Amino acid sequence: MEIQEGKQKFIESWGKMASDWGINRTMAQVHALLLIAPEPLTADEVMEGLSISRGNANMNLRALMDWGLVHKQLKSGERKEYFFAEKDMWTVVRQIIVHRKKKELEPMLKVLDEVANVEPNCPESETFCNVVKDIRLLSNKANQTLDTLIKADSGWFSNIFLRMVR
Amino acid sequence: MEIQEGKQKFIESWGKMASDWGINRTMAQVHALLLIAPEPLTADEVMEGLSISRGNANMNLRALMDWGLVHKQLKSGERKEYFFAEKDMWTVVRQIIVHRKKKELEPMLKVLDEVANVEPNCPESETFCNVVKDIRLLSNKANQTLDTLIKADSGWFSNIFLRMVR
DNA sequence: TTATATTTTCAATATTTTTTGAAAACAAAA
DNA sequence: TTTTGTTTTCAAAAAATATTGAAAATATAA
Repeated sequence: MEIQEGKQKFIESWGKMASDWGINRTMAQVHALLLIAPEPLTADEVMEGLSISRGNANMNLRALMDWGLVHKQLKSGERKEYFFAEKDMWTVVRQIIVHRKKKELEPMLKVLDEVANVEPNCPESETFCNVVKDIRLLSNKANQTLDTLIKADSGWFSNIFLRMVR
Repeated sequence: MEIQEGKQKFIESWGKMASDWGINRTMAQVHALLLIAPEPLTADEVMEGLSISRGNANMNLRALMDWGLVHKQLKSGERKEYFFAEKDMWTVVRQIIVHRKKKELEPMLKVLDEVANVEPNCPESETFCNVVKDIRLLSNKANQTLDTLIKADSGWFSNIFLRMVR
């Protein structure tokens, strides 16, 4: 495989995987492009590299910065903005966890808490109450675990996995 | 909150959460409806309960059975099919992991392996090679961890989480 | 066998999500 | 100040995804 073909394939797969997980495909492709770029890129280079419009490039670069996966670099004497991706994969994973946890898991927990307040009526709705109880238990455990992961450093990450697969 | 309102809210949130994660919203709502139903439901009851068409109900019930989250029950003397959800939450989580791992993580790993074969040319593309190397390492670890989780029983699940948050 | 109940399929339609591109906003330089 | 290069916005268009509903297929009963 040509190196250029490999890069192309990597960008495509990263985008495909992301869209399977409910993340905008182009956002992931911009991320992939910056991940494998040896130097920071301008918005124009991103547009060119992925054949996307200026608006699209701009929106997805902002979103990536919002997720903490991409940063801006200003070169002195230059007017253009340069963008580069966080290269440490553990930090990438951590940032994704932080973002999705806040935007998705936490609101779900909130709803579950609200819903759990129907418990007084539970004898008449046993199945419902049991399901809510079990999901709350599981989600809270997942939430705690994610908090631990977020706080853990790169070394801890490996350790946690090692402990789990042992 | 009324119990009926609580059920409604639960179905909606379950659907919302799923669609955030790239899973069809209606599929998750059907799942939620069956989860909190004290007895198995017919396709007609699902249609009625969620105000969806017969085709939609049918497709999503099939998908849920394909994921191993819903099962069919035939009542003797009756012609209709009844559907009920797997209620054990750890089994639910396990089935979701099994399904998504097979459909998404494994294909990604395959692509990464292919892409990694450009390594001979790596000195000329250091950044790319490093990124691929790191992602492969991480994905393989995640893959192993998921395999362990899948094999683990309900008790193990709690243990693993407890070990991680300790 | 034929009639009837039920499920499945899938082309057409509707909805949601993403992308475009040009105008507006902004910011540095002249 | 005005000009020029650059980024941001967002309404309209395009693309992707989900849903409908009626016809076809299937299965049970008569």
